[in-house]
Amino acid sequence: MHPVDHHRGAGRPATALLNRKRITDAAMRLIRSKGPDGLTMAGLASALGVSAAALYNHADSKNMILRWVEDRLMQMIDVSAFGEIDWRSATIVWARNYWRVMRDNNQFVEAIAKTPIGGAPQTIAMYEAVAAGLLAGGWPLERIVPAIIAIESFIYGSAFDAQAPESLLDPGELSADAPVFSRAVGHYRSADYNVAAEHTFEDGLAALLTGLALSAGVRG
Amino acid sequence: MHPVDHHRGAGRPATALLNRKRITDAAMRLIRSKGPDGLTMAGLASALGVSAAALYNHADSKNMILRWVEDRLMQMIDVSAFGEIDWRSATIVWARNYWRVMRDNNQFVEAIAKTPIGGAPQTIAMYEAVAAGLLAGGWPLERIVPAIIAIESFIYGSAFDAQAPESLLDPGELSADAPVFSRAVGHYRSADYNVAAEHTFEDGLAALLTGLALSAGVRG
DNA sequence: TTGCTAAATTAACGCCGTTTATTTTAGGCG
DNA sequence: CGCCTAAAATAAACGGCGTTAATTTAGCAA
Repeated sequence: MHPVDHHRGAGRPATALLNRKRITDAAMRLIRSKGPDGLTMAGLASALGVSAAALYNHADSKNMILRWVEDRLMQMIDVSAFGEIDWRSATIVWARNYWRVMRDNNQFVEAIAKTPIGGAPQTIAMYEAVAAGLLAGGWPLERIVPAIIAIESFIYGSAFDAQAPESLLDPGELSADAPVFSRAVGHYRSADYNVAAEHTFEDGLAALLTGLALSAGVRG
Repeated sequence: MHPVDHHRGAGRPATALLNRKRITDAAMRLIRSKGPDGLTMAGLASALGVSAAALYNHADSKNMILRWVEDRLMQMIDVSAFGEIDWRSATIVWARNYWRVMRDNNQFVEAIAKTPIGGAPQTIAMYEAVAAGLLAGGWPLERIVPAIIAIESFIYGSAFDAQAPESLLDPGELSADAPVFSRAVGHYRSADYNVAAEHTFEDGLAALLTGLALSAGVRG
């Protein structure tokens, strides 16, 4: 009986079409399928069967939606190790989880990295858990934030590169100007990245923690 | 005698107004003064006293211009130590230079990070120098790329640590849900980090190199 | 001299995030 | 029950962005 079925005129519908969950879900689906730049307000709206302006009844901006996505990701990172084991082991467990989430969701990371930082609830909750764990482990307050920043940046850098090898370099182009490096890239490519990348990450993380603890005067 | 002085009509001028150097210089000046998002084709053109379309006679895209900027940065990183001293000392000198360039030019790094990666010539040249240095130092080929990745991730991580993200968080909002973290942020804001950050970097780098060399079976 | 190419202008295009105005509905209150 | 306000949608537009097309002018080679 409904005339053309699809075309809804102006005006509030009987039951709401949008909410935060639906928007976040659709945004993540879009990023997954179309890549980091695949999320546009128009595209998101059409995926939700809605006009773009309707989104602004629920989110102040695209950045806010990206923060919802960020929050979903952060929720996946397990911080339960803090408070159960010593700070160094707990930090390693946390960082490893963090890194895996980033590695497995690199499209999201790229999308989020382009937006100004905002403290979404789950993100802050994670920071709080880490900060409390470090404090309990004997870290001085003023060294906690720099340490977290350094670890986080290292995680992002490693996660990014863990997925980068394909885009790394076109061996044909550079073999003339960079013979050694192009051979090294060739060897790296033929190995098993997932294993190699995880090794690289673990080694680097251990080294970073040692350095940070040293300069903070903490032992562990 | 020139009528209004400023207004040049259409047509090729007697002497060219643009070249790669001028464009890159102006782009870097713009990013420095207006931040990572301050570089627009229109703004760049007007800074050069030229129409936006004129830029496309010299660069295929904005991304290409950003790669020129990246190349300038990479050019600033001194790799001459490789081949002069042992691999470990040379790597430390190189990484320290790299880190300082990143720390002192953070706007550029942010701007570049938002663009798809492209292997700019100087970037590749730097990798080649490092790879050759490590190979000469006894590193096995297949361990070179992972080592560079780990070191680079560490450099980026430490460089981000060094510069204070002033926008980090609004302490008022989060003190309820994140008491420890908000106190840590407060302490972080009020300290002197340039010195501490450099210490963190040097200590961490030394530890990282030891860890990498160990797992690669190299001595140094 | 003629023609080709390079380097500039002017004008436009399409996409993006966002805003404003309008319409319709739901829900609370007398 | 009727009214009013707030909420949730549409429609239409805006300004800014990167980029392209068409045109104009200058230098240079045959």
